[in-house]
Amino acid sequence: MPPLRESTDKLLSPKQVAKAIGASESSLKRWCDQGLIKTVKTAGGHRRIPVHEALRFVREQNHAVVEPHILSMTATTDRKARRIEGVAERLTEALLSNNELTCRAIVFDMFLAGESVSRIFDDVVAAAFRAIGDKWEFHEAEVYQERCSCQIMLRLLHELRSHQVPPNPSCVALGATIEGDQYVLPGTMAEIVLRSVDWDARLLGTSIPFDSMVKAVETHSPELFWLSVSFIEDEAAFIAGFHRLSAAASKTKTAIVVGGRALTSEIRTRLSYSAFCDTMRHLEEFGKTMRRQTDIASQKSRKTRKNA
Amino acid sequence: MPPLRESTDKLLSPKQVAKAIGASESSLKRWCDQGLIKTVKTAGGHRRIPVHEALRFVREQNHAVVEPHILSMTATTDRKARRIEGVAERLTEALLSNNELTCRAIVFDMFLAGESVSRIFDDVVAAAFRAIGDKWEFHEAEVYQERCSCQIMLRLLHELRSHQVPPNPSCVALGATIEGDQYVLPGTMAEIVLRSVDWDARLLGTSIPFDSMVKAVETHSPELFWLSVSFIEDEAAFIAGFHRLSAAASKTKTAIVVGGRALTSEIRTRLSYSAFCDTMRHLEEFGKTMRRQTDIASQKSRKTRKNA
DNA sequence: GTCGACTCGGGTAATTCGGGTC
DNA sequence: AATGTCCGAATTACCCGAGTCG
Repeated sequence: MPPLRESTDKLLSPKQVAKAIGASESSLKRWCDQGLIKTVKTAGGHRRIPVHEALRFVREQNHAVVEPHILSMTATTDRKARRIEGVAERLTEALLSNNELTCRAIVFDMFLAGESVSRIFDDVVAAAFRAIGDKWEFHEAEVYQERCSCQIMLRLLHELRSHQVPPNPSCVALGATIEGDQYVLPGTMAEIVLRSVDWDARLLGTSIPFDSMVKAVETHSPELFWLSVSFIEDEAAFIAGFHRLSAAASKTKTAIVVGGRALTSEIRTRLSYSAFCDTMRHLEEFGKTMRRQTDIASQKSRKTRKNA
Repeated sequence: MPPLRESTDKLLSPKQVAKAIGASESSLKRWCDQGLIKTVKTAGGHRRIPVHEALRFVREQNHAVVEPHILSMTATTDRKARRIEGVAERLTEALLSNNELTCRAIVFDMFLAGESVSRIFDDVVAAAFRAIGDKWEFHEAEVYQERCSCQIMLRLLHELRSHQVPPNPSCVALGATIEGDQYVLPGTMAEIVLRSVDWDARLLGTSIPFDSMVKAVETHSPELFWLSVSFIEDEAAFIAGFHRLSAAASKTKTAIVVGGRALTSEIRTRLSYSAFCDTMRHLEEFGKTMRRQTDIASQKSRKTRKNA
């Protein structure tokens, strides 16, 4: 039985998409028929295109977008804006001046231009927040500005997430930050990165006690569990808690991935995990690789079942 | 409005099914008349579609499902269901079982039915989280479930916010939670409530030191500053900090509004503020009233300027 | 029985289909 | 090879007065 294709995404007609990306209707139909754009069909045989599919096509083909609002995007159609150089600085500036629209344009421009979310996060978002942190240290930025920037970015991340292709529900990843660690952005970015490589990734939340993570792992048996560690209150407690999590994860065959600036190499030597990710790019790579392996494994088990 | 709550057969109206699969009502009627969808008829000749029929149609036609929840829930848009009773319980259940789509259905059905956001927040969202808190106390819910529920709700709140009409930029309200208070939901709900009555409300963030709030007030001179207090670490420090904030606010003629479950009446007697809000409804009322006054004031000043 | 929201049927305008051609 | 335009037939979306539902 074919899986029920569920999403809360809007459906667009070929004409709407054609207008949005500035192409003719027949080109669009051809692309649909070639499979470049996946479509669903009405009972009468008309094509309908989910927004996330249109976005995926634009990103993959590096296609221009003439009218972003049709795809519920705000962006400048200016291609200059898509270059990486200077973007982090512009984002820093826009965040500190509380200019949400500019922030949106910067992030979505890159997204539409086909930049991977991991690259956007590493080279632009993380860079901007590092810059804000530096400014704060030199008393050039206020705490409230940093917090407000986080609010803006979190809203943007949620919006980005809502435009990703709905993940394959068969491959679950759970994530969390440890008790006392309130940094929600890295965890959320990790979630989005994993979703971009077709994991059903869900951030449980911030400041979660290890024992509750253990419960979550036992309950959901995820393929993967990621831990974003931006702040460690009590090192000994952290290491002890991590071992309990590891033990639970090995029972459910859950891979553990860690990352975050609080994980010094010195601490890492005392932990055991499946992978340590310095950057979102690393996480993306690991996620991809592991998905391939689980796919192969599930194919094999299917074959075994057939033979049986 | 349609059907049937107690029947064992879940029957949907053409409108509901149309919305669920993202097609127009007339298309649905046509498909029914063509026999693609079997219908039951009421005495008056209205079409009623059993859920299993809708699902069969979706599968056979490989049609998209835009709003999956409609096909998995009975008559959510039923007038009866719009009543508050039971909704909070259903939301609690949906949150704990990590069923984001159902949560979305509950909140958005009320919103689209014209319910005020303050009512949705007071009677449904807050109630659900109280229930989750109670369950946690009795060890019937895990910490991670509560945190995960917050994640889901925060995404929903952001989506709700993005559907609000852009606020009048002339009337700025800033909000925050105090240092150590990590509860982001109440502050975010307050933001949305104020935006619903045309304030340009912006939550600066959680866990913001009073001195940074003072800076924010001095920099932006907001008409209003709200403080959501769910947790107080150090009472003396809180009261001292609040006085500093008050002093800054009086200089910029900023009204201070406080709320939150940590503000006992005993603590409140030691604070001075423009308003204390028990509920989001109170906040909405206060916001409305104050908007009227500032509108009048700005009219007067415009007149004065004209006369000058 | 009133009432507001919904649905009916049917007509019309706009879109989309597939295919052929430039 | 790829794109844009044109076509008649079919499909879909929008509209409205009268009737139905809860």
